[in-house]
Amino acid sequence: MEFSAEATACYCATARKSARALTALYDAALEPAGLRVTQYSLLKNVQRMGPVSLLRLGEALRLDRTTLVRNLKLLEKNAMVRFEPDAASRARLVSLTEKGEQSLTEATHLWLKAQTAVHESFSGEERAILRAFLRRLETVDF
Amino acid sequence: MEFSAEATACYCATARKSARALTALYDAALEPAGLRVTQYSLLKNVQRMGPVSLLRLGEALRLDRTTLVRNLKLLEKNAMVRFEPDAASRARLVSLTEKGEQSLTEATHLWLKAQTAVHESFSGEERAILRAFLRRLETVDF
DNA sequence: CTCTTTTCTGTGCATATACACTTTTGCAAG
DNA sequence: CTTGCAAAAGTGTATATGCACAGAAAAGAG
Repeated sequence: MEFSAEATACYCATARKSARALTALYDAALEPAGLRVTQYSLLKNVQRMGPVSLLRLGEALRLDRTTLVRNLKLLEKNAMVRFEPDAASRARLVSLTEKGEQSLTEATHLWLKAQTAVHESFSGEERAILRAFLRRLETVDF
Repeated sequence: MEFSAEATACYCATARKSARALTALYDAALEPAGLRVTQYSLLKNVQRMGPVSLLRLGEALRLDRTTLVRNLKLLEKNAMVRFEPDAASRARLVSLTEKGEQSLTEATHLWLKAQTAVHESFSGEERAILRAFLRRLETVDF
C-alpha cells in the first residue's frame, strides 16, 4: 500500500510532537537528579567525546554552536562541566567535572527507567523500523 | 535481532535531533511564505479544527496550553488568526482570517516540496509500516 | 444575591533553539 | 612589528516550550 506525500501527516510536525511527548516523559524521570533530558544528553556526549571543542560537539549533535554555548554555560554554572584552552588550537575544550561525572552516574539509573519503558512499549519489529526511521531522519542532509 | 534498552540510543535525544534536522529543512522550504513550520502546522490545525478552544487545540497537538497562547498571539499580530468568544462556554475560540487562509494556501505548495523530499527518502516497504507507526508514536501516552 | 468552586485564560520565569552580527585571537605576509 | 585574515567564540534578538502561579468568569450552594 502506497501513500502520496501530501496525504501523509507532516513528518516534521510528527517528529516535533513525538519529541515533546518523549521530553516530558524523560524529564519527569530525571527530575530527582535535577537534570533535564537535554542536559543529561549533553553531559553524556561531553563524557563520551572527552575534552572536545564546541564546533565538533555541535556537529555530532547537529546542534547550533550558539545553542551549545548557552546550554553549556548553564551546566558550567552548576559546576557540571569545565572549559580549558586547547594548547594546539584556539578552541576551548569542554569536559566533565567530578560533580558532572557523579550526577551523570546517578542520572543514568533514572534515564534507564524511562528508556526501558519506551523501549518495551514497542514490538521488536517496531523497534527496527523506529531506529531506521530515526536514523534516516537525523542524518537528513540539506 | 533484539536490543536491550540500555544499548539503544536515547529515544528522546534521537527524536529531538530528528526534529531539529527536519525543522531546519521545512523552515528553509517555507521561508518564501514568511512562515516557520511550527506556524504552518499551527495554522493548518486551526483550519482543520475550525473555531476551536485553546484547550482542545492543545490536546490535539499535545502542546501546552500556555505555549499555544503565545504562539497564537504572534499569528494574531500578523492577522493570520482571530479570536472570538464562544456563546455556549467561557472558552475563546480561534479561527483563521482571510489572510491566514491565503498564506496557508501559498505555503502549502512550499510545504509539499519538503514533505515530498522527505517522503521519497523512504522505500515503499518502509512506507507501508510508517503510517501505523507514526500514529502510534504521536499518540503514545506515557 | 453573595460566596465558593470550577473552568478557562493569562503572566512570570526558565530553558531550548537558531540566525545575524560582533568580538576575540592565533597566525602569516609584508 | 604591524596589519590583515581566518577561525573560534560570544551577543542580540526572536521563536518555541512548559511549569507555577495568578486572574477572570460561569455555575452552583445557601
